[in-house]
Amino acid sequence: MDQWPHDISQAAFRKAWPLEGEPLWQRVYDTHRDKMQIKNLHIALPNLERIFTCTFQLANAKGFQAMSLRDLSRATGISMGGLYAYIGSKDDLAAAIEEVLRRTLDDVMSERKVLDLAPVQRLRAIIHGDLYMNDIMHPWYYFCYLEAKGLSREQREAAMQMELKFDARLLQTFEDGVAAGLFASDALALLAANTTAMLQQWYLKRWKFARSGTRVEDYARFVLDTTLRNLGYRPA
Amino acid sequence: MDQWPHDISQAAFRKAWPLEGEPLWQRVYDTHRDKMQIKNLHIALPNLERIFTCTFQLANAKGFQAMSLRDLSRATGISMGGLYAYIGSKDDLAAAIEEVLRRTLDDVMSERKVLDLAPVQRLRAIIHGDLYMNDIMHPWYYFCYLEAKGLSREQREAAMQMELKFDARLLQTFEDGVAAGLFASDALALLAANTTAMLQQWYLKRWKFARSGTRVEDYARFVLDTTLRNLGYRPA
DNA sequence: GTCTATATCTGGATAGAC
DNA sequence: GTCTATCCAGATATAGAC
Repeated sequence: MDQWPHDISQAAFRKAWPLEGEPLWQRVYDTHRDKMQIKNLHIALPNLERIFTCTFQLANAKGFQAMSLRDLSRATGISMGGLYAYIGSKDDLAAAIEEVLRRTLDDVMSERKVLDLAPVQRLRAIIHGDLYMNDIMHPWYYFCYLEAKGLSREQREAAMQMELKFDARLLQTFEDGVAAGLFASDALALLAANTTAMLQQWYLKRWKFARSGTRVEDYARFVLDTTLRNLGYRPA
Repeated sequence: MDQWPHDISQAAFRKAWPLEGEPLWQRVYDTHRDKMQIKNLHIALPNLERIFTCTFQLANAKGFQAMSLRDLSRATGISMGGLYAYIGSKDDLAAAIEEVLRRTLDDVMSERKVLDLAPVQRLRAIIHGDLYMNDIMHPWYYFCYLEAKGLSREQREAAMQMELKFDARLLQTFEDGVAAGLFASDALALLAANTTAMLQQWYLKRWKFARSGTRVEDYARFVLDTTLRNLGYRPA
């Protein structure tokens, strides 16, 4: 099995998963198409970008509920009436954000190339991949975390299932490592939840990392080292 | 120095810090007195309890912004006009919640008896104390975390300072341990932030702990063990 | 496709009776 | 101390001109 080396650089991730610029807004358009009246992509994509970007800024500053569509209209430069050509309703806008992130995350998490790696390398790939995605789509994660209460019951449920699925994927990797005699611990489930929490810190505590000047690669290494240490792993 | 044994049971904590029932509402009354028109304690305390408890329920279900004072009026059984004898405004209610939690947390964190302990015992006391307080005042923490965006700039700043202060207290304990030759690590600050994050999980991911049936004492042990392991501590 | 103007409603807050 | 009735700002959403 030629599982190693596996390129875990941020550059490689960005190349494998285009989650910024036009490909992203195309993705938004695709999942959101039925709610929109605008069919011309050359007009729709830039406006979608303005609408979503400004929503993130405003929701980040005062919360989504407290942000009015008048605020959004002013920030985007699109009139109130104009906005409704792009969204079905205000709630619909929040729902679209959650849906785009969840579908994207689901795609990235299902990547076969990662799932086939040996435990330590797989862990390394999962941690780096998740942090890079966190970093690139930071506003989306942050929004979904803080505004979850405003989403529909189905969407809240789906978000919770997504986190459990992530935990389960880590746990499976840990257990594979235990079976291979690499890891040992009597609290694997709690350790998996802790690794998930460490990763979430990257978008929840961005202010703290900015303060200390920690870069994403540094933090990725810290999370990997810490997780492996907690699993009792000793490099050969 | 008679620093050990130090009682770290939940019962001992509850006895040392009465954070439930009448003492709690008395505390709320004291910090909130100037905004209230009701002076009779026998009437004020039970109504404060109803108002704050229902606010937590409603804010937890749909978010504080989305909760209307009419909702709150219905839930508490107190009329709209009646509510305004207890709060200055809706925003004022949120501010009061943050202020009560922050003052209480500040009291608990400043306890001298804990600060004088040797590093490992101090760490144990900090972790247990914080988790017990998390557990008892769960709705308050959860509210402050998720509704922080709606607070004033000063209050958001104060909440951030509080977290940095908590990190710093952990870091100081770690450094004392390093100086005593007990601990060793090249990422003390990140480890402190991680311990803080682990503790916050107790109120942020309550659904997950409920699912797995993890009790607060079990989790306290896990957090302590994990932190000590990451600090390279080996019991004598 | 985008705008202005407007319908409609909800929510915070207050006045004043009891 | 508590309630009812009411005021009014500001929000979502839509209709229809251009």
